Amino acid sequence: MPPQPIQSINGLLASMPAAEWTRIALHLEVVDLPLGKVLYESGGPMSHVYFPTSAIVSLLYVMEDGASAEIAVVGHEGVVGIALFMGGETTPSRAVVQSAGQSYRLSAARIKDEFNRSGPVMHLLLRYTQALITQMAQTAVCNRHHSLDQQLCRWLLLSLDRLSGDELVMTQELIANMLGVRREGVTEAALRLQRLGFIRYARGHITVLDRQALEDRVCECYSVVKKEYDRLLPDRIAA
Amino acid sequence: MPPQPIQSINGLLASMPAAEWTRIALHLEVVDLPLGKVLYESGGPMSHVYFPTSAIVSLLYVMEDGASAEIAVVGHEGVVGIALFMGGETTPSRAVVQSAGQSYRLSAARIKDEFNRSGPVMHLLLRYTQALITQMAQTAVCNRHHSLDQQLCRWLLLSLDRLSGDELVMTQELIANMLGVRREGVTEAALRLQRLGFIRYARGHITVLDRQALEDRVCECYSVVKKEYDRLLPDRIAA
DNA sequence: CACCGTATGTGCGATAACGAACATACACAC
DNA sequence: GTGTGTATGTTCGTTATCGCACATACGGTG
Repeated sequence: MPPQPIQSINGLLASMPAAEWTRIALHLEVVDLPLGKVLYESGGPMSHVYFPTSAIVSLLYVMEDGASAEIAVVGHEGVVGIALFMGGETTPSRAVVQSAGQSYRLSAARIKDEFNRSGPVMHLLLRYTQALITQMAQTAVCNRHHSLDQQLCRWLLLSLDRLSGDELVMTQELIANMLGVRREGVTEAALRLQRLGFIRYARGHITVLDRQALEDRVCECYSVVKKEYDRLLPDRIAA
Repeated sequence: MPPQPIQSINGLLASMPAAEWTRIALHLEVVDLPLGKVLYESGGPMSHVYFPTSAIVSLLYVMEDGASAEIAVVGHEGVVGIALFMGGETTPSRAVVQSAGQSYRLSAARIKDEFNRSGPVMHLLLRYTQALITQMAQTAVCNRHHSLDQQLCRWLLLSLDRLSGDELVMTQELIANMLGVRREGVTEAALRLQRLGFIRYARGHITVLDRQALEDRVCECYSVVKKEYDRLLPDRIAA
């Protein structure tokens, strides 16, 4: 049976039937993921998959000139390292810890073995992968059509959904790297949100004061992604 | 054994082992896909998967205000309708025929049955899905960082890789819809390419005169995607 | 050949984001 | 308390793209 404390469990692991869970649990390790830790380098080997519990991991692509853009974000609802069970072994993107915390991890061999049993675990992982695909697709759309203000709201809400509290430990510089925009642009957008009283922040700590206001301001991209996660992963621990 | 004429076969079907191919071939239908035909509506039912041979299909998201953006493009190297075997049954994106042509199709029930045998067909489809994911991710990156000129080059090259000749039947208006930009912007970018002698076009027909020049001009996004398709689908019919 | 619909070309002011330089201000170490 | 490094705020000229209006030009139909 899955362990109890809501904050310390991962939604995918929690959705596994008892038989699968007991089999898998034997091989799970708990690891601390410090801010900035690179779990996989672009095109590099992937030794484990990670099932975050309190950590958040960004998948991002780093261009030849050093500029970067976030592709998707993974928290306690998902798993980092889908290329291992999809069969590609690696991906062109990098996985970086965006918010420090803990995670379970499972060796590449174990996850492949579990996936190849073609049972409920495989189907769960595939449904999660489809949700992740939707997030990536919507990131592309949002990058094309929406303002920095709206993208910041989307990013804050997606991050908030993957955390326990209402505070993010994150500098504007890092947010700018994720969104692929200038730091000054983030400063200006964040200032607007702060003046409106929706958030409060100081030196790398952002507190969301009025989540509803952010939801009113965000583009449709956020809810498209959220609904798709809810639809595809109905059994997960509430985000 | 897979049929012969290179142009009329789909790379995924061609990569299937003989036993799988003979089983599947019985149920394949050939369909004509006219320009603009909508294979799936956002969130709508998906009755078949499509394995294009000479047609190209765009996956795009249409926003509430009617603006749109292409997420990915599928031609004779792939399959349209991955949500059927991934387990989601539907997706928030729309599938539209971008270039008229032919395609095989297989009913939803058949593809699920085949996938659930957990054999080589499943692994092939999953590797393809990972390549598609890379295309989506790179679309997000390109939308964020690259100029309209570069994106047009990327789009032309990706389309060219999925066609037999060097001519695209496509108005600038439609390209603008795919890229999620203004038609005038496409006109200006296309003019520049024409003045340089790289392409020639008139009223909905674009001929690529110097493919190498486009490759020299395109951003890295194109080759990242191309390499990933080549890596993950090595057995496919040459593009 | 004249007509008309569609495709493409052009000009213009508006805007969002950029790149760079610099100002402030907080947190922590000494 | 002072100093230092980092985070945030501000300014300004530049640029790509937008939104709109309108001009041109091709091609099929009558």
